[in-house]
Amino acid sequence: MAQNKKEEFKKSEIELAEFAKAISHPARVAILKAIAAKDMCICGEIVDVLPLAQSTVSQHLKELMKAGLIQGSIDGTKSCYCINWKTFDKFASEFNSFFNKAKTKAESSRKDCC
Amino acid sequence: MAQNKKEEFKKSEIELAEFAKAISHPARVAILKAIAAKDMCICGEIVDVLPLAQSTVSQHLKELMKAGLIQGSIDGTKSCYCINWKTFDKFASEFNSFFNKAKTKAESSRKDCC
DNA sequence: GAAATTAATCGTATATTTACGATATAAAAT
DNA sequence: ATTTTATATCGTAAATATACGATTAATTTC
Repeated sequence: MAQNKKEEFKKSEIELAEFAKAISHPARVAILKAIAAKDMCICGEIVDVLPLAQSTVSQHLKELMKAGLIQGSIDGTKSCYCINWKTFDKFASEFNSFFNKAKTKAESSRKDCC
Repeated sequence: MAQNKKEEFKKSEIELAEFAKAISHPARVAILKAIAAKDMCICGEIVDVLPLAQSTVSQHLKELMKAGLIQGSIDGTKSCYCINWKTFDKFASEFNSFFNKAKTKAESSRKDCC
């Protein structure tokens, strides 16, 4: 049981879900906000503003990296992150087109059933 | 360990994360798509188009209900779902304002560090 | 070169999610 | 009234996510 069925869905559905998953934890939303606020890469400063242990923050950063939402570079002993606007934009527009498509489709045949 | 720290974040961060979580599984994206495509409430038809057991689909529908993204009504033995555009819109605009705010803030002080 | 700093990774405990079959419930059809 | 149909709920197994402390690795600073 609990076998993974995720791969049986459409690519676009999987991608949208993965993007959503990347921002489905308040810590990761907060991290993105913090990085965007200073724009340029902050590093251990993120740990200071979050109510989480350093190792936990590192784990969340790794997930954001995996999703391609942030980029990192090493500067001495410090690590430096910034938003990857390319994928950020890509997902934002995919997200919007999903919503808008759904909405216009629905509006053309609205039946107010529920 | 693994105690829940989610409540220690800002309300807006928690809400955005919860919304993202609701659509963080391809099955739920597919369900929303399916409902929106016909606009009006379909029901067991959703089970037919998904590669999941009836009970699993029911569980995903319950989550979308909990998040307020869909509404349901009972019609005989059948169950009928449709998109709740009110919360749908609310979240879409919250999502966009998050992205846009982040982006304009960043652009004003871009340093291209990574 | 030793000590301190910074951040990633490892190991691990716990919590949550995902998935299913079985069962329950309730209306419709026979 | 019984059977069928449609869907929700329960119980449960397995997978994943979350969180932390301890450790490692790599630079700086002393």
